[in-house]
Amino acid sequence: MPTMLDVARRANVSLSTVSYALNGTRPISEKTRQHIFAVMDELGYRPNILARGLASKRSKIIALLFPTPERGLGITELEFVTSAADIARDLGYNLILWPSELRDIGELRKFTQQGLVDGVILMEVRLNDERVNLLRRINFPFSMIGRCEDLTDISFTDVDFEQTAYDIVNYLTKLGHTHIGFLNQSRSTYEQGYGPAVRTQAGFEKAMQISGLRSVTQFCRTAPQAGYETFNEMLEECPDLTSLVVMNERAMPGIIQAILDRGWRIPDDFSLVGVVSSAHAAEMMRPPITTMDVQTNELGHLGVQLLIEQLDGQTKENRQVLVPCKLTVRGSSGICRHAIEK
Amino acid sequence: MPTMLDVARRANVSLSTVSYALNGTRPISEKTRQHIFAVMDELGYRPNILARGLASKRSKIIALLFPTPERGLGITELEFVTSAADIARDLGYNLILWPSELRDIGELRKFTQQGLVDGVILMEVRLNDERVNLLRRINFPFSMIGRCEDLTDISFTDVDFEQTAYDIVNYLTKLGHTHIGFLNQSRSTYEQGYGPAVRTQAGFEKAMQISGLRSVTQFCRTAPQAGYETFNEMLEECPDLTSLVVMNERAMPGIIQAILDRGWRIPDDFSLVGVVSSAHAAEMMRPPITTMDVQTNELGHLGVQLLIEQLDGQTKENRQVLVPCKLTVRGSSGICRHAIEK
DNA sequence: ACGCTTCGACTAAGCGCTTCGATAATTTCG
DNA sequence: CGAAATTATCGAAGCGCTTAGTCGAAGCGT
Repeated sequence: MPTMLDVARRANVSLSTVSYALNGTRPISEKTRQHIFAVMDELGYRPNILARGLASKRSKIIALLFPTPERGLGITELEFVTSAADIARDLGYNLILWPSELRDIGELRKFTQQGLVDGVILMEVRLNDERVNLLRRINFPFSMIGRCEDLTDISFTDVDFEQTAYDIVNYLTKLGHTHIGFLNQSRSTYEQGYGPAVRTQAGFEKAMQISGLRSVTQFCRTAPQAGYETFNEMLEECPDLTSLVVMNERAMPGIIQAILDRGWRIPDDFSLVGVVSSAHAAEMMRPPITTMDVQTNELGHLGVQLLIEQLDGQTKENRQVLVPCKLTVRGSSGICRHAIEK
Repeated sequence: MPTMLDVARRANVSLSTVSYALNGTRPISEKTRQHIFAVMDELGYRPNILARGLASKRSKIIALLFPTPERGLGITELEFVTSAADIARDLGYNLILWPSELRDIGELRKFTQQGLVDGVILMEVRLNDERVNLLRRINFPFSMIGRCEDLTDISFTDVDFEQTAYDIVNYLTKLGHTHIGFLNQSRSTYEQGYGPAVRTQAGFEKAMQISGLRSVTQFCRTAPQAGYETFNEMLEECPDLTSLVVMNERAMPGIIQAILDRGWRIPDDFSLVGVVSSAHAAEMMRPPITTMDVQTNELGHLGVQLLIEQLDGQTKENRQVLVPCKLTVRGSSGICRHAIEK
């Protein structure tokens, strides 16, 4: 494998000239630059990333910290990962995947001090996240997909849960629904301060209140059977429900079953919509579920971009970007039958 | 950030002694070793990975090459990725995710020559895969999850499709089924030589033949609607079918719909099983689908292990490990009604 | 007490690159 | 036309670590 020195000798220039030509750190006359590049690919030269990293203290490697959430990994997570890896590569960075338990701060500290990565991206951020505290304290560059409580001086991107909740309530009320339920994730997830669960519910309640409607919400474990049971509980509590906003993908099959078991049809008798979910799962259901899809690619890209902006940019400013979910109407939502009957 | 030299000075030993103590490359007396380690964590020393990599020519980084398949990424792929990252970390390696188009061999060559990674793991291997040819030619360490045609001198792990097909046919015939269909992935996937599609079908046909049964197979695009249509075509072709082996997760909802639309019940009137699929999707269906699950964790682990064996092991021998899918009976399969009627 | 091996630790030469200070070559201008 | 101001290029000192090659000090038998 040829080194920079080989290139330099063959091109009759000094080692440093080759380096400057390669990185544009200092001006090099067009002529010698051309010549150097010609020699480079004549020799099939490839800069050694490790050496560059060691000398420059910038490895051009970033890591995606990626805890295994209680809920299990879904397509959404996968899409974050792939879109992040994609964009990182396009921006000249390598992406390391670092599976990390949330609690194990020691591991994280160790990892950041090895000089391998220039910065990290956090996923599955808790409202009060130890990792954030650590990274802040040791002043290590990072960005987040998701957000914690104290957001000063942090770059992050996240789903705009409030807007999403508002949009979906708006969509359903336009269809004539006035009794709308909200089925959240599990109580324990909520109580651990898992942002999406907390914020979407808050957003929903607020949106309902603005519309002058009473909101019915319920927690539900992430399993089909739990969906079945929780749905029936909700209908007992509020028999007038004509629609349900679900932010619990895994519970969906059970919910559908519960509706059908009552002899109701979807969407004629009952409307079902998913929020903060993935198109993929929605299309696997019968009927396909109307959803507010997470813009995973956009979030993945932003997560990486925001980090790299800090790393490469001279400006030390940080950005915070919220991305609302996008409504995709499929077969599970329609005009409220009560509205028609009138 | 303290360096090795800092440790050496503070411990009153030479730089190299610290290095030897750390890697065990040469014997160091227990006493000084202890002392050195004490000093290390007094100082909070962390070896710099880049420097180690540069000097030793072993970065302890491996990459997972991870093309975006036509079928789209599924939970299965995600589980490969996460289990690979997990085990790599446990074995002292870092895992880089490298999204690579299959065709772009130039990118791969470039990537391998940057000295960043010690070896790569290939996923989604084609029967005749350019990447394999390249890596072989430049003699770059790699292992595969999946397999190509020429397997000499290659370490790989893969699903044991033949065994899986045999097992599922065995399971269904034990339940009394004699007319069993096989619904494959798309024709184009098959014709591109996508291993799972080719081998499972071959295995199925062979297993059926051994049982003295006629096999009915059909390709199907990976979409619910296609599943609906293809199922009906198959029943037209062979109205006696009482069971179907499906290796096309995305088509499943359509298939279920088609069965229900005939007024049939699952599994009383018709048995449905998935092969080479994930538990996750199966449990999202109503009824939950009996499947032969891919042992994703095991495959992910093996992929990494096989590579690291080559890297760390003195022995240059390579291993080839097939892992059969595991049968999980859920609600979609049962005794053949014709068998009962008799 | 002598040479012999063994063990533990040291010195020094890189690994392939970046980067700073300095020199050489070129242009600018009074 | 020579001094000052610009370039373009060079030389060399690292970055933090690994890894020969060495050498002193024990430990051994005779």
